[in-house]
Amino acid sequence: MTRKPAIEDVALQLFASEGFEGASLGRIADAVGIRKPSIYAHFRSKEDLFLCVFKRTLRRKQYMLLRHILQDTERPFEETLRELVERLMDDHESDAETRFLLRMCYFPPSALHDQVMALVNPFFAQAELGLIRLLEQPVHSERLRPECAQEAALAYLTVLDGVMAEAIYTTRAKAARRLEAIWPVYCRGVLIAE
Amino acid sequence: MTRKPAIEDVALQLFASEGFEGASLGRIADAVGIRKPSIYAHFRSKEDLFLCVFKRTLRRKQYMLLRHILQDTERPFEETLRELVERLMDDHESDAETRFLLRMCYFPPSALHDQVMALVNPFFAQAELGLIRLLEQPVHSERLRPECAQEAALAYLTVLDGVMAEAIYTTRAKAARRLEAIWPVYCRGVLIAE
DNA sequence: ATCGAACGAACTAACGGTCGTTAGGTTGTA
DNA sequence: TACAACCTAACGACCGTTAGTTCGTTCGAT
Repeated sequence: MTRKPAIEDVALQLFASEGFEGASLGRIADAVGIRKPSIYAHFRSKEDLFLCVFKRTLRRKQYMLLRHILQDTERPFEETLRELVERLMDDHESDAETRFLLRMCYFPPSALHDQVMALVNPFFAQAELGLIRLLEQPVHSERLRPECAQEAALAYLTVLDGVMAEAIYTTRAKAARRLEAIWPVYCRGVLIAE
Repeated sequence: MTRKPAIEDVALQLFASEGFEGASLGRIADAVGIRKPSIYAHFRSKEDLFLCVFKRTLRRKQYMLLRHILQDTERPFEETLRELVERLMDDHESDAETRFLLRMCYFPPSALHDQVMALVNPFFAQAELGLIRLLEQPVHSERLRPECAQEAALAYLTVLDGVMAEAIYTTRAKAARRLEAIWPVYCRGVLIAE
């Protein structure tokens, strides 16, 4: 019965709340209930542990994102997109995985900056492409202002990050206020006026 | 000839690029050109050094922000607000102060979380109030959709953070793309249709 | 003569990491 | 069925390094 998954889970939590440099292997081991050298039975180094956790998290989130976006393409896209923001706000509050991912995308450990960005860039590119694919569906693009699918996708990502920013530095409740304020603005801005 | 300002400047830069835990007093001292114990002639501890730098930065940014927002209230507010985003993108690229402030608002050193937030919250509240005060000027509010100054202010802050998010994790150029995409959306969303 | 900035030396604690060993389960062979 | 061989997770002890911090002293300007 290996403690490997437990190590990854605990590392994720501590990396999310203390950062890479702030989370020591000793405290990770303590929280798992093992001794520090035992970690090296499963990971070659602290950096290796970090990258394993990071890749796993990226994989899961990518799957979740694309599934959410492309799962019901008939539904009005505003509903799908707004629900996605709300879901990410919930996730940010309840699971450390989202907090970890956001933190490390913003401020990766500086020694691993290039490696992390080489993973993150395709992730963001995929998300943007998925959004554009959704908005270019005829059902939706005929409701959008002309030639505007890519702009609407970019604008949405901006809204998403802006709301999540508030979730990071204050609370879910205040982030929800931001969403209430900007969502009608976003919709009026990208939809054809009736 | 005291090295105190130099220490603060270097600490700012290293805190901005490596984080609080990632920046050591030894490397700060090296970059200043002094020895590590000399820092203690000016600051009681690493945390004290951090808080001094943080307060100074907050003070300066607050002054800059309010000045920018309320300096020419006759000018169309879209111009003022868009220029502010562009200015912050420039600052983020060129001066470490903006990078430091953003990083530490998002992810303060966990031991100092409460102290930092007690400083940051009034800062954000002031910024929001300044924006509302601008938008409630009759010249502007008559062009806004009715009863919408506060929403327009909140939405603007969301846009701002969303654009800055891209500046943080990629580049100024990609952040500018976001601004291009969202700015017409924002304006259409808050202004009365003509 | 005084005062503060800066220093060398040194402290304790903690860091990431290595090594040789142990305990428990699985497998190979007879 | 028996038992040795093997594997692997976990461990205690410990390595060299660096962290933040303290202390007593020096040095230059007032």
